Amino acid sequence: MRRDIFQAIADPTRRAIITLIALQAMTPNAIAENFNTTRQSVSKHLRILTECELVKQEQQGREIYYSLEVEKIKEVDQWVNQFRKIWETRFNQLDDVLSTLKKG
Amino acid sequence: MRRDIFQAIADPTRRAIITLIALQAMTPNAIAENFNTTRQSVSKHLRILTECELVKQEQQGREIYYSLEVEKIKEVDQWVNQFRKIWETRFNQLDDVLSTLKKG
DNA sequence: TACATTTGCAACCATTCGGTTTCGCAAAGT
DNA sequence: ACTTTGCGAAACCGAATGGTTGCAAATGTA
Repeated sequence: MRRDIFQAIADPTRRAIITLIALQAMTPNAIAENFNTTRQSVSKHLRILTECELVKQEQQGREIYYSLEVEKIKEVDQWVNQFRKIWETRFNQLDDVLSTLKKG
Repeated sequence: MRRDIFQAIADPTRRAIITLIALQAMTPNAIAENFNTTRQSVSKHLRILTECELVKQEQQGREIYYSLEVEKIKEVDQWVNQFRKIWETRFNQLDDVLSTLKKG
């Protein structure tokens, strides 16, 4: 069962979880309270997020705090980057057209 | 059947298609030749990509050329952006630690 | 010790997904 | 007129997905 980050962020609940724990670590119960679903369901999502290293866990007594491995999201950024060049080039071309119109 | 861009880019074949047609429009047959799959399968992927407006089509005779709507990828960039702030902040904090060590 | 809380995990289920096969239609070639 | 080519859509299939339920393990508390 190969997990990759793109599959992980495909699910809207998982994206919401990521946003939720981006700033502070939270327990599965606390996370589940923010959604219209069960703790077990959240637990499954956390497992997937952990498998692809988007999330790390820290045990404290009987509670487990989950937090975001924010650096991992850079992988998505890098993928987007190859297209950024394209849309910036097109913008520059538009810019050229506009300045040509201005001069003409 | 609600399509969103995150679900669209979750599939590796679809990401490959996106990269393939990023620079030049291609027909389904031409795209399929680049993969280990059938034209019909590619056609299904193209349908999904079109549904969420990642791809546009242009009919030329009996051929249909598909090309990337590169601006749409900005939506992913915007999602990543909320986390970019976090990892840049952490980098600055690390920077502070390093400069403090240097001074000390 | 006895009991409650927090959690992960396995089993199960309905739905969705990705792929193949088949079909029908329209455009182009002979 | 007939065949070939390029295409989308529908039917079908095995696998994966997301969710629920039930249970066991570990920790904290009376």
